[in-house]
Amino acid sequence: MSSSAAPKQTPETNSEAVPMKDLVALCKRRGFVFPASDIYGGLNGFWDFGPLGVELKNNLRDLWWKSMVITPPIGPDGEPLSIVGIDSAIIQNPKAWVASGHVGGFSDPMVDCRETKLRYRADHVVVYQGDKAWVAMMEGEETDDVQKRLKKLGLPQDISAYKIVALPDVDVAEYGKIIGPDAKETGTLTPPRDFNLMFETRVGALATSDSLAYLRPETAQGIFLNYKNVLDSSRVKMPFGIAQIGKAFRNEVTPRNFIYRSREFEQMEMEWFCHPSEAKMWFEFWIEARRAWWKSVGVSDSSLQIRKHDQDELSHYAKTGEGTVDIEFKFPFTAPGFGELEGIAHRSNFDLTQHQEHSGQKLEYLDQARDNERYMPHVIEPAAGLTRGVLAVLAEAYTIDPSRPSGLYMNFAPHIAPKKAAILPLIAKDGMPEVAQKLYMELREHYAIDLDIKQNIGKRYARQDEIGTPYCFTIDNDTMTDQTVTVRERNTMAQERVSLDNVLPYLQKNLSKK
RNA sequence: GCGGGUGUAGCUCAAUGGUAGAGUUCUAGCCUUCCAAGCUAGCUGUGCGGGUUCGAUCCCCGUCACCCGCUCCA
Repeated sequence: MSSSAAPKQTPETNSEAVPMKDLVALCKRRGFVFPASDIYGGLNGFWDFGPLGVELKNNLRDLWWKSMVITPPIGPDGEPLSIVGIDSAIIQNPKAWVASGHVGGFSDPMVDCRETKLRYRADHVVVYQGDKAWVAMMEGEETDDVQKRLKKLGLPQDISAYKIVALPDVDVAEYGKIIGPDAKETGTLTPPRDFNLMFETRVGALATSDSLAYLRPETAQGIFLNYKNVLDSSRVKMPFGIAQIGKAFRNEVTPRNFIYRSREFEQMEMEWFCHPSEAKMWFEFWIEARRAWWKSVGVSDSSLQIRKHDQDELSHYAKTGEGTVDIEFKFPFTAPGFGELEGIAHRSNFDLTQHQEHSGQKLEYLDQARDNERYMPHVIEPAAGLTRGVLAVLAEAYTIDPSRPSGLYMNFAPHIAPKKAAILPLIAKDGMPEVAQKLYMELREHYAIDLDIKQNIGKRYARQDEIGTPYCFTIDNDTMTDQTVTVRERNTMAQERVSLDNVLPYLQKNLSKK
């Protein structure tokens, strides 16, 4: 076991230095994220987005949609890819979740050890049933380690003398004989408890067993369910993608870390359908495309890493083929480690095959470009967390700067900032508010703009720093005579003068920079 | 789910078994010609529920939420 005297990690980059506590406080203070049902004491695993949080989230969402559906990437052949969008219902026929493997496969029975206070997935535990004792071990343990443990417990080390049984196959009445995987005594394991991660609900006013339904645990299935409808209605040809953004629900055992693991969250998923022989090529294509996208919204290279899943952590739909790769972000609570931001999975033809079998509908593709070959397309799925994306962007932007009055500023990339600019009359008289109002009315047709007239200029700059507004335009006495304003850049606090006519072009120029 | 910690104003924090206070924010007004300046006034609070007590924000029990560790995370 690891030593308790492990050295403390020294913060190296900005996202590591951000104390979560301060970020959460800022989010509440300025209206990015509130606890859900705050006035009732909150609800574990649920969060609300405030006025600025929803702007930020919408910006991220819209940029994803644009990069997928409106202006999809250029493919290897130099032609733009073909991707269409859908918006499917959160509740679908429950048979869909049986086919997808979520009913049954999506609950993980857990056992707790009363002695060691440790918890295990029941299906990861095996029991060595000997004459003298039954010893529980983690599945996949090396023979050496098993023998070491048996020796320690004073038991025979000849493994062939034991019958090896998976814990879920052991009768609960016999749990009293078992020594837990890390325990010294027998009978400390609790019976397996079901953790079904899908939220159940009832369709219709009368609750009967027939009316049981589920809130979707992923948006992806809505895409597979509409695969045939999309093919029949929108003239797409292989390869092509279907994209969807929406809420998903998982009854997480332990919601943690602010909005990182919540029970209601938002996903941005795209299912890319292709010929099986091209799956590997597209898998690599999308990893690169998605990494580039995160960079384009202001997530720095040093905060990101690409990590391939080990075989034993692959989900039920990705056991074969290219597997799964995560794009991970260095969150404040994982640093110096990383946490999942997006998963890119090769789902092979698992889902369509399942739905074809369960629904009885033919879902094979007739490919006229491939000499009328019939095949079940393979699927590459870039599935990003929008909610996690917001958190990553917030953490990335949080910048401590003791030299300025606010003590910090939010360094959002200008094009994702919730407010693009603020219009500030230097003082609230001498005709300045009127000029400010006029400029505000003009600019708000194009961008989310703040108009702030109250209090002294320093306080207003400080407030804009805290909400990450990249540009402040200030109307002063000179404006009244020469029709120019100062523009103050958030990160440098540097000012320059631009003419009133040039404010909109200035914003357009700076907001289109990547 | 287990163990530990925390819960007082929007925020940061004080205090007390007997009418809860400061800074800051916020609001209004004055003032103010570029970075939370100054003056005046004002709003807002003991997470929730029970118990002990003449009286509980404080003591006790429960609960909820958040944080840390474990566990989990298709």
